[in-house]
Amino acid sequence: MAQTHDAPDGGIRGRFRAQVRSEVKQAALRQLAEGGPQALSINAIGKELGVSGPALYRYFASRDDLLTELVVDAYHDLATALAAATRRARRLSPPKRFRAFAGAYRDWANAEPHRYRLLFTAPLPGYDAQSDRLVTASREAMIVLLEVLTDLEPENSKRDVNPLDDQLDRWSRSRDLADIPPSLALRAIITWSRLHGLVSLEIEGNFASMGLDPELLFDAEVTAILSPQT
Amino acid sequence: MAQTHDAPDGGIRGRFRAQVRSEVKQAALRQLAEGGPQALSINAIGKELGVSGPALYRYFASRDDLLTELVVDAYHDLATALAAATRRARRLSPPKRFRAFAGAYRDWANAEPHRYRLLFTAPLPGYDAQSDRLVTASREAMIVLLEVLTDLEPENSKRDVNPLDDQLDRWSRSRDLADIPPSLALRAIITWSRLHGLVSLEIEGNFASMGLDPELLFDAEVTAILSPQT
DNA sequence: TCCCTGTTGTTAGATGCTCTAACGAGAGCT
DNA sequence: AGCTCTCGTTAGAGCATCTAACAACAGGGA
Repeated sequence: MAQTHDAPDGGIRGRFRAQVRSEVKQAALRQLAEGGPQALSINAIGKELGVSGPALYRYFASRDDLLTELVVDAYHDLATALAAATRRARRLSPPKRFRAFAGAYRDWANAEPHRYRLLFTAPLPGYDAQSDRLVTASREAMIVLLEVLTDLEPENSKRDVNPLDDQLDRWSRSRDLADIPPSLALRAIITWSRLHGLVSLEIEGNFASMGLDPELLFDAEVTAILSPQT
Repeated sequence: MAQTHDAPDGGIRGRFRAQVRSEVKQAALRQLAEGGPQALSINAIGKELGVSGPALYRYFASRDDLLTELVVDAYHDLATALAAATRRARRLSPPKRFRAFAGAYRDWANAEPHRYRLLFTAPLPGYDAQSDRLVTASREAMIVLLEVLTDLEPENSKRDVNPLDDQLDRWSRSRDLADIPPSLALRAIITWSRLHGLVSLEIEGNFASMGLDPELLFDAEVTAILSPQT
């Protein structure tokens, strides 16, 4: 066998392996935070860990492999943050719970903009977003959003059969999101898109350079989302 | 004088200079289209133009300088496309004119996703979005959007004095966008954000990996934008 | 307990990149 | 017609990813 790169076997060997992998990822995140994805250097990580460059290739197949790992972790962390915020607001009214969800989304992106960028931007060369690992990783976050939106409009079964319905239905089924009416799925995707639009512009500094307070803009948009026309 | 890097003086020298700069940028766009920003290599461009690597440093101060140039060009091209589409739809009703605007926005992003990414993502290391050149470059596109929205709701002077109004006012004044009511400015920014949200997710392949037709999602969002609740 | 084997880390090197420096050669401008 | 400025060249420093070959060591079965 040439190299494994994963699969800890529970033994002492595997434990050590997981530990090193974790330390590498932490160092990688530090480097990512200052200087973006292109500042992430295998050599520099090795130096930071007191080890020589090529040693890390025992743990990650390539630089891109390491980045992909970070993406998966980021998805998971984001989903965890969203679930925690939603859970904290579980006694509040559905609109306020949605505000909590949206706020947590924005807060997470602002706290770690480099990781947020990693999620929704494609810094990798032959990066394909339909990779199974990434699809699975993003599922958690979508589930939280769907829950919050379900509470928001319990029985909004507006039935304008458009061609999207079939696609939305197939999508929710393929993700094991049982029993999602197409209208809710559409609402979730549009909501996600709107939150992402504002947040992504904010973390790139577009609003700061306009002299606008991103939080106020965000509040305005969340209010708009909460009071749709139909 | 060490190096100039720009300022063609109209003479033969300057003409040649501009020509070479243009050819370099074209080659850069080709490389950008396949492999993203990190595939853009000064050396490779030189090879493509039948010239040795460091020669290009006579024309661009650095790789980042070249990228910034591409960003400015892209802003201008996008604004031109938006203005052209709007102008083509000038005899249609304001809602249809807005649809034309939004469609042109999406079409441009899909036609050249790498350039769109260049605009709203920060692939550069010490990249600052408040650079004067970029602010100026984005102004054109915003003007077109403001025009379309103005026709859409001629006298929607809803006056809920919120703290954003001051900021929005200062922003429009600082950009020489004379006489923009804050409510319109807010509407423009939110609209931009929504379009960007969908388009950016689309060009990263997020909808394709969901089995959803981006155009239908886009139509749904444009319809929602056209019929606000208030 | 001892040895085999797989894992780990090391250096050397191939290849590519950006960018600087020093040096010719030629064409524009006066 | 000659001065000068600009252009393109090579050489090289420095850093990157990643492969290859080699040394050392510790885990686990005999």
